[in-house]
Amino acid sequence: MKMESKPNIQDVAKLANVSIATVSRVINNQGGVRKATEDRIVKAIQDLGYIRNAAARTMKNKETKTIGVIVPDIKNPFFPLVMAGIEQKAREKEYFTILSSTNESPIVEEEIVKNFIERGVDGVIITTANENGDHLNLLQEQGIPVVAVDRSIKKLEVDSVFVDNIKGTYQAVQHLILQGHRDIAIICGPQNTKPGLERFLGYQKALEDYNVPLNESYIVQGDFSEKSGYEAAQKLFHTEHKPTAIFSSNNLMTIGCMKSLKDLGWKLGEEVSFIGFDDVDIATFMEPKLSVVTRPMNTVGEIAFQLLHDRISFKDAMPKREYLLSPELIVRGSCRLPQFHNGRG
Amino acid sequence: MKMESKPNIQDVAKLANVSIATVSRVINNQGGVRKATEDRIVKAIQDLGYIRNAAARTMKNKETKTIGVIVPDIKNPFFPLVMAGIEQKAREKEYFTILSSTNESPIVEEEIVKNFIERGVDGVIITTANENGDHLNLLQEQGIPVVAVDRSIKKLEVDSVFVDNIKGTYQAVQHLILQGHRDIAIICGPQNTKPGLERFLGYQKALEDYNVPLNESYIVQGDFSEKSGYEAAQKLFHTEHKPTAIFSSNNLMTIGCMKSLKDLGWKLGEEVSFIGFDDVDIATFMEPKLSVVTRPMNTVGEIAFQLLHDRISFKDAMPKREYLLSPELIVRGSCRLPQFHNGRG
DNA sequence: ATGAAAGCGCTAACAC
DNA sequence: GTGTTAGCGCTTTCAT
Repeated sequence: MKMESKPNIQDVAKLANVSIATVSRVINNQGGVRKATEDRIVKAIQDLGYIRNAAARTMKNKETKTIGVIVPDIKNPFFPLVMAGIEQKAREKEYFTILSSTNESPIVEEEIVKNFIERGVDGVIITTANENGDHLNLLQEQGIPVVAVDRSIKKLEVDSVFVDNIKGTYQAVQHLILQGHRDIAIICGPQNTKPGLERFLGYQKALEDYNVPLNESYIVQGDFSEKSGYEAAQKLFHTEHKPTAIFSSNNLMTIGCMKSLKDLGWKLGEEVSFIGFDDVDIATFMEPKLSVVTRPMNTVGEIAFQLLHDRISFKDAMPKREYLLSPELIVRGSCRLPQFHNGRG
Repeated sequence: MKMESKPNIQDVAKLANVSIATVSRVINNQGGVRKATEDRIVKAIQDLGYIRNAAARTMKNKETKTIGVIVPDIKNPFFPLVMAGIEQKAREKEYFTILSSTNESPIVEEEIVKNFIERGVDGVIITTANENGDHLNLLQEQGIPVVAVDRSIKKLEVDSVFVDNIKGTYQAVQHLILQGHRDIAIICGPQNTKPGLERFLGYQKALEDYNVPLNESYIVQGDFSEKSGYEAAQKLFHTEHKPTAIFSSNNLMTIGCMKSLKDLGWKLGEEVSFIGFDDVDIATFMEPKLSVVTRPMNTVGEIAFQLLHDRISFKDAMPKREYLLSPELIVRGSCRLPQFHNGRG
């Protein structure tokens, strides 16, 4: 039993007194090997502590059983949750997952893509940092299947799984309107992202449908970061007529916004109602509890992998598929009748 | 220009009218190639859209420039934060990171390890699901460097980066004692994990040093999950003499505990003081704000990679190194003078 | 400065 | 049932 370095299929073959072909057969459960032979080989594998070499197999097979996942911000809890769904399904199919975070930088994203390609990933699931998608051409050129999650990719024909942002936001804003709010502010996400834009559109549509005039000073731009949510709330607090309700376009901004309200002494649920897109840890034990629009993160991940796996398995052309999951409005205590506290009611 | 399949080094060589050896030289910046030749090759690479094949390089080089990261629960925000630190440093050194989550299952963990080995990771950073470490032998056999994070690995001699759990907890409990609390409960983590055990030890030590008797009914066992935190608080609420203060051993249990307090109507900061290990999103805009023990997650990740990289680079024996980072107690509003509300004061 | 060729560990087509 | 062998794409001596 040689001790230096890792044993390979040769070593196993030698020890079991067979050819490497036979060893390969048993390693891959291809059958057609006499029981006794197989036993000898299995024993040899055990004794040697042999482990197959993925690099070598990849060279022959042209597949790595690996999929790459690219997210813009691993610190946003949304993504680990999606990731959990992906990993779970992937493991079932014996795929492995490699995750990288771009920090919202298309440059970094392109590097990652290139690296993924070098590594021969069989497919990619991505929430891109730049929906334009020029930097993602490589993927297409290499014929690597791609699934877009949450954000679209304009220049690429890819399967995707989205959430109905417009509907989700619409329901939230509608709820506020029906409660009597008319001064409803929105903290927007970046308008060059699908979620950012669509959530704004849902807001706009709801106001329109209910003939609530759109007030420019109630529209404040954020970038999905906690910081921007904080600043947005500050800005809203200092508008001439404070809004009576706020809709926040994502979880991180919701958190920032809450911190801001607290610092400002702006009473949630009393002076200002609130609904945020995406649930947050804190939602249920704040006082009042936060109303939110939720979506099934785990399912998003599962479907994303499913779509990707289909593409990997049947390389034939297949029309592009798009899943649109429905978000759900959860009404808790943070939205109440408006108080017209700013002296206009 | 051939269109089918990916171009390889051969194709480049042909197009540039040189041998593959020369192409290899320029790809790897080894110098010793005439400028004109190099230019031709670079152009050919561009024209062909050539991308190097990691599998093939790995076969020659015996290295993948990849490190594997194994965490017990990707949904615990602690780990993405550590991960961010690892990734950042790794990218600087041109290493890639592959992340897998075990769901606290040693079985899954062993599978992952095996898979990482197949893939030839150059090193592993792990927060193991079983500190005993028998299932991690493979790593040692293969001579793959390992760095332990947060939890130790008994059977393996590995570098590690820990946080001083005892000290952190001690400070927290000490603070409560100095405020006058004597009925201090602890929601423990699993006692077979280093963080779980040490945090309990810190608690014990503080009580001892200040001559506060340890009350068995104030020690309740959790498993680091939100659910267990919730249940623990329920249990504590229903003890004969309710504790006047609670220490929670991790972030998820803190969240569960908070939900529980809310449901029970057990007034935080008034009827019961609280300090948790690890900061949580919610900490600063609850009322009162949560006091917590924090630790530098990003730094943990950075150091972990640094240690691993050293091992990978200098394969020579090197004494095992252990980093012990200091946590910090942040006192906010959730711990106050005890009220002796249960009628014993 | 450049090229020829061996070989990394494996799979699969083809022999026997 | 089992063995032989030709690559997969690359790096790296060793020639020239």
